[in-house]
Amino acid sequence: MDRLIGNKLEKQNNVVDFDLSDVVINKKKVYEEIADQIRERIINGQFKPGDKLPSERLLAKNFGVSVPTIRQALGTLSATGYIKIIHGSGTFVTSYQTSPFLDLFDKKY
Amino acid sequence: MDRLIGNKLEKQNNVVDFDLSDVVINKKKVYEEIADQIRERIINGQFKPGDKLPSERLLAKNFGVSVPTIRQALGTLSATGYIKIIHGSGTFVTSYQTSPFLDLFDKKY
Amino acid sequence: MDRLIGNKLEKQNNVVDFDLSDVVINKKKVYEEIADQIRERIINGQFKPGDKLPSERLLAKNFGVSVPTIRQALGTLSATGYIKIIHGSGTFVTSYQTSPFLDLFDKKY
Amino acid sequence: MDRLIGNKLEKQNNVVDFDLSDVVINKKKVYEEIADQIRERIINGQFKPGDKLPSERLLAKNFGVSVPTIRQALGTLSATGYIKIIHGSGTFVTSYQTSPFLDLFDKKY
DNA sequence: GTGGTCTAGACCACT
DNA sequence: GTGGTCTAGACCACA
Repeated sequence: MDRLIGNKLEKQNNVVDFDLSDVVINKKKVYEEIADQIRERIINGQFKPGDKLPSERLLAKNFGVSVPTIRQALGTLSATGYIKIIHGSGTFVTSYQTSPFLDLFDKKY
Repeated sequence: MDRLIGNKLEKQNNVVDFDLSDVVINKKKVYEEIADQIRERIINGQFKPGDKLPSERLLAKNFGVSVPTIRQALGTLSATGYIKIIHGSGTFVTSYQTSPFLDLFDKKY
Repeated sequence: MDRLIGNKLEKQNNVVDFDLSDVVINKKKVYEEIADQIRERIINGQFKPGDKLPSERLLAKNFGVSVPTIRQALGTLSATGYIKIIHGSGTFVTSYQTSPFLDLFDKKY
Repeated sequence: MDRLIGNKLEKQNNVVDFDLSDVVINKKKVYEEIADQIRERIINGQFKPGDKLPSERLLAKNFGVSVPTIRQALGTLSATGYIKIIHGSGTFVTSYQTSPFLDLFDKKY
């Protein structure tokens, strides 16, 4: 949908070798970027507790990445309690009642 | 700034480092030599636009150098627009239509 | 034992279940029909030994059935030696040399 | 080396549907099987504390599986403290001193 | 030349 | 028709 993974090709920069200390900082893995975006939509309320997320295949297509990359992103969201993955059914936004300690893991919440 | 670029690349020299004074001039760095050879094949048409290059590992093996050296060669070809490197997929020869200004960057041609 | 196999496969019937008595006889199950069609193409030579079959998803789409139905059809072809299913790679037509006893298992041919 | 993953093609068995309660039991994922084998060698002393394991690529080749599958196996061994993975260096057997509580995680030890 | 991440797409298992 | 696992092999980043 959004295709916001703009930093994909930026890694090509084999720039000069002085003072890169302030350049490297916002290097983010693709799956982290995607996890952030999905988490943000959950927090924004675009994805509400109990909602079913799009399928992994559709997410992969919309984000322009492969299925395993989506799975890695969903895996972190699952591990931090934002979503619940149910085999054969789908991926659902966790209701707050069942995971009241989200902010212990992620300060953005 | 230029010197620092030079420092970065010095690690390639696992050759003599005595009495460089009169040798250095027309000595070509290994990765430049390799970049030249690949570029030449693109210009010759041995590698055509859209073609997929051999993998970095295979190139490294065939040229008898390490993968990072190959990456440096491919990096310059990428920066000058001859090839397009796509993470997870491969390295592809750029079609001329999409990079009409090749020679603006690379003074050798 | 035979009846139990039959029970397993009944889920395919999302068709009429009234007055089956005189229909059931020459009614072919969907997955058998599909297996027949694929087998026929193997025998005709449209699919040659070593060929890779279309993916389960694509077959499902083309035959207008679900993936599990296709899997059932492929399963019988695999059991009777016509094809070899390799996880993560694909489904391949068996070469006759390696399965010389095909018709011992499948009485239809 | 040993190519002991014998159960690879066994999954093809779409056997009859009666009383599978005692059949399904020893279904094991490929990466778990491999993790078990490596762990066993560590316990046996074939791989000693401080030893460097073969590279992921070599393990993949020797076990006849893909690199990500090996990585999954090594990931569980790393999580349970048997090995330590060092980026750019290799994978090493953990010395007992640094992980004295191995058996809390795995009863086989 | 290692481990790390990603692509693309297959078959498997659950519902 | 979903999520789960796997293949095969690419480029990336560290040492």
